[in-house]
Amino acid sequence: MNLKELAAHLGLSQTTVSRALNGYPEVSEATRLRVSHAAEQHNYRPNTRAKGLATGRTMAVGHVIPTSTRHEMVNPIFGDFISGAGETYARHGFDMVLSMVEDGHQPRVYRELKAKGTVDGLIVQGPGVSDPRIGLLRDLDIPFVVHGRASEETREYAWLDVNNTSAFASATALLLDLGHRRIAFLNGLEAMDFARRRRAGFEMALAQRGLGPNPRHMRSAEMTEGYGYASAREMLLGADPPTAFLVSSLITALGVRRAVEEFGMTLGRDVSLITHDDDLSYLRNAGEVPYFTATRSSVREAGMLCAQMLLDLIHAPREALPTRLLEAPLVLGRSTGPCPT
Amino acid sequence: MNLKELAAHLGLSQTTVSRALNGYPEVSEATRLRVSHAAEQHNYRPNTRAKGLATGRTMAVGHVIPTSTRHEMVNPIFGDFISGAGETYARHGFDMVLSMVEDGHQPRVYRELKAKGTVDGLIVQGPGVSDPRIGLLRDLDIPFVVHGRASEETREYAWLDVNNTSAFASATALLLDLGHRRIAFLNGLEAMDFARRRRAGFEMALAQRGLGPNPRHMRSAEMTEGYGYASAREMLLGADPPTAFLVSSLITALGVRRAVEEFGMTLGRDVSLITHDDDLSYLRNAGEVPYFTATRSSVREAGMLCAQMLLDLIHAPREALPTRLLEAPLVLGRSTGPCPT
DNA sequence: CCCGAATTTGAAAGCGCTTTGGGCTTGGGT
DNA sequence: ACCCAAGCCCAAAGCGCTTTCAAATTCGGG
Repeated sequence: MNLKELAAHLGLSQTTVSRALNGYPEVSEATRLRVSHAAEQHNYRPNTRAKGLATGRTMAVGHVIPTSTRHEMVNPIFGDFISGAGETYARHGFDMVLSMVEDGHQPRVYRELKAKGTVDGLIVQGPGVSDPRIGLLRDLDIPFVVHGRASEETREYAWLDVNNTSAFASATALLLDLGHRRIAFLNGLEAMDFARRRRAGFEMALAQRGLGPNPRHMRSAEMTEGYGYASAREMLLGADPPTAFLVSSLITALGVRRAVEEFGMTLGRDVSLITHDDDLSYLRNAGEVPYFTATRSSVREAGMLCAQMLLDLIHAPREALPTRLLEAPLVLGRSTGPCPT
Repeated sequence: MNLKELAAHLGLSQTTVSRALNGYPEVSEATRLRVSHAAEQHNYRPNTRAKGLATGRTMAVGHVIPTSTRHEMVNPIFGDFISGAGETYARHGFDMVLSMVEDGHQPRVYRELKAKGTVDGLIVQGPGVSDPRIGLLRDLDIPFVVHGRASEETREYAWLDVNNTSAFASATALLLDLGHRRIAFLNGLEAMDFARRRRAGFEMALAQRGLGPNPRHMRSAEMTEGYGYASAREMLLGADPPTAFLVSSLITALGVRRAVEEFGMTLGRDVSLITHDDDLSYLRNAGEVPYFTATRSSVREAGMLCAQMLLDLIHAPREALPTRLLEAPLVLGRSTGPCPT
């Protein structure tokens, strides 16, 4: 059933039917009712493409997901973030189109998305310290919101980020307060902006007490379980083993726990651990007293907020681009305790 | 830059330019070269919506992701599956549109997708034992492929599934061979078809040795880490504690491991465990000798295969709907050993 | 040289919708 | 009784593309 048929069926013009359905004032309440009733009954939905063509709006936003062929790693964050964003889009009648793109081809894909006119706006995920995508999208003149920031980007852009620096600084401070001095730091890939900031927070907190990091106890890699396991194992076997771990991801923390327990030690007693917790739906670190002490920030909520920012931007493009910094509070769990003497 | 402009710029008609770019034979090689060169240079891309309107093809496929508001759980499978599928779509120039939909509203969304003409085909995820979506989509007459099966569905449909029954039967057989008799089974939600089949495999293997399951040692729930932890803890504290666990998800297995080690026991020695392993990119159970003994099947690959099936179906609708059953081989890890006496 | 076939190109219709610019009725004011 | 504004409604153009049908050009053979 399309507009023409529906109009014919009602003995009205397409114009009137269209207006009635889109809430224009120049149509009598009586016919509006009649029309919307018939539309309902015939399950009429305007064709998206036609509507888009006519209005210039696509009612769709794009997410470009980088896939590194090297390790075929999908960011575990991905699912929850998308789910949060998607919910918001759905509520506003927007579609979400996803493109999986190999790392190097991102610019091409962005250009195509613009040229083909598939979307009204974009979300940029996982920005690096310096990220060419941001400049490109500004030049393409298409609304976009960045989840995270790119420290070295000088031009303005809309973003939403977690205060990684302060979160990791307070986590570090807590460990120091507990008497830990040999703190290992298992970071994410430091080409990623968030990882760089976390490191800054860690080092800042140490510096405040006149301490410096031990390079042997600092790692940076993709945040898998195996990475946590292998690193912890190695460090615990080495000289001056760390008494505490600061970890960038709950998944990696699970690996650390595995190593720790394999050595017959107990987390929170023999070794302390603080991790960042993205509050992933399938990996809850919950309970009145959660298992891991953690800096927590829901990535699902971040998705919802990013989506909302983007929709606002699409509806009312403005000069001052919105930005938002979320705090990641420290929640106390059972994985931290005083440094054993 | 649009067709009209490009045509004007070349001093040709839109017709000719369109033909040249789409590889129609009735255009001289000389002008075809001239056209494609100019298109390249001006970075021309045909507008998707316009093209779609004209051809009736959208070059997009939809994934409808159920989100249960009850627990806001996103299936951890999701990311890898999407990533596999998305890669295939990208290679064929298809877009992927995602809809996050609350459990109850699925039929409405499918209807809308059809009526609005947003997609050429659909993937159905996580089918239940009896799933109304399948009948609906058949009635709507839109190409679709189901990831998994719906046992109680009698009509034909295209699907790709893992042989869950045989996988869990052989896992159970292995545990029995190792001497285990008290085997706990932590299954997924048994409204899901895959869970029902796994259970069937488990019970079948037991029955073959004249054994029956112990209801106290069988659980069914959403496959979180906490579920594994709590269940294992409870069972290990109870009477006749299990000596082995058969688990439906690696994440849940991690929870079981936590409980086991909390009791000072060692996996593979004091307690055995076999889990299903979806080979998730961020949770690899790899190595020459993987940590967990597991039935393994890459869900990322499943995504790629489903996508390919769907594209084939879109390009050449056929009467005989394709189906495909993947085996999930048992890989031996360090989490299994003979039953302690 | 001329003619019909083959080769190339174009004009225009149409995909399903929105929206501009009128047109036709009413009804109230004078 | 007449006029004008308000209230409703419609025909048609246009969004950017494909595709049908027809026209223009080229070319080989008689």
